[in-house]
Amino acid sequence: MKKTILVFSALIIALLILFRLSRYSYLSNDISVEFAIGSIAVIFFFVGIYINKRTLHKEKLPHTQIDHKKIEQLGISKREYEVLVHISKGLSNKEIADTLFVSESTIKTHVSNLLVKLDAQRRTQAIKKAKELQILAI
Amino acid sequence: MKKTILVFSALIIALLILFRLSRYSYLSNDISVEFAIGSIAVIFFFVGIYINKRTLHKEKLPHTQIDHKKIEQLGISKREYEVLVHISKGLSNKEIADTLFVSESTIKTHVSNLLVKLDAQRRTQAIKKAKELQILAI
DNA sequence: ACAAATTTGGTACTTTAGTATGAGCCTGTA
DNA sequence: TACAGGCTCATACTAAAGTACCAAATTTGT
Repeated sequence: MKKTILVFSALIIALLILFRLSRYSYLSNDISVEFAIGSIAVIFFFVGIYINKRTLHKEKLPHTQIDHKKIEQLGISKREYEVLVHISKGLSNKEIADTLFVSESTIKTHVSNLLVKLDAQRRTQAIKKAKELQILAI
Repeated sequence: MKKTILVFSALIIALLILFRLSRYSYLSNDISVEFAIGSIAVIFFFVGIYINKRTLHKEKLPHTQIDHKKIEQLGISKREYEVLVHISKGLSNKEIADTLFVSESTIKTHVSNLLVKLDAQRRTQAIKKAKELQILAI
């Protein structure tokens, strides 16, 4: 995509230069008019990009960033959060228990607590809510 | 990609036309030169904005695009996909059955088929895999 | 119109998930 | 030291989720 834009941009600039040269050879006069036109085109093109980038930057970065404050606000402990992450990976309670070297009972307790804290009825709903709250990477 | 090419092509053509106009204008000199310059400025300004918005959008949300071909490849039917979407919203089988006006048995059948087609053991795993395969919005 | 695929639904069963409750063990801190 | 908070684990449930198998109704493509 970027390559395409660069190539075409270069093409346009080359065109401008060509026009200027050709005009120069024919009617040697008034080069400055085309130069002005070309300059204005290029300048405004980049001005448009710049201004747009400014405005878009403000509404950006909604994901990837995990809201640690919200995790704390919800009273989710470190271990509970670990379990939450594993749930979102699609693991069962038994599998989580094995990877964390604890019993399945422990995981069930953590999950129950998580569901209360996330106001969810099921682990699938917990996943969805956690992502909406930006405490889980999307 | 195709759109970018089209936009730039249109741009080049517009440039050619403007140059031709500008040539006429200063042969029969004056006002339209400024008009042409102004037009170019405005056009390139908005083109810059447009193109920038395009490229930023694709960088920002590359996943929002659902891969319908992959859905077909996996042999996931229309109804099954509907169920999958509801699963990812955190609904239970009963809730899905109610919103789709069918019995819970039907949903269970769909879910079972989905799990096989997505090579998942649990609905949570199905959600994760479906998102990785980009057949579900993230 | 016919075959193929989809959708629907049922029974019966096994496996996970989730709830409720209680309790022992650490650790930081008032 | 005592106490709160977090982590662990158990028992005993109930509730979902998931499997297996079957079968009828419906839709769809040719």
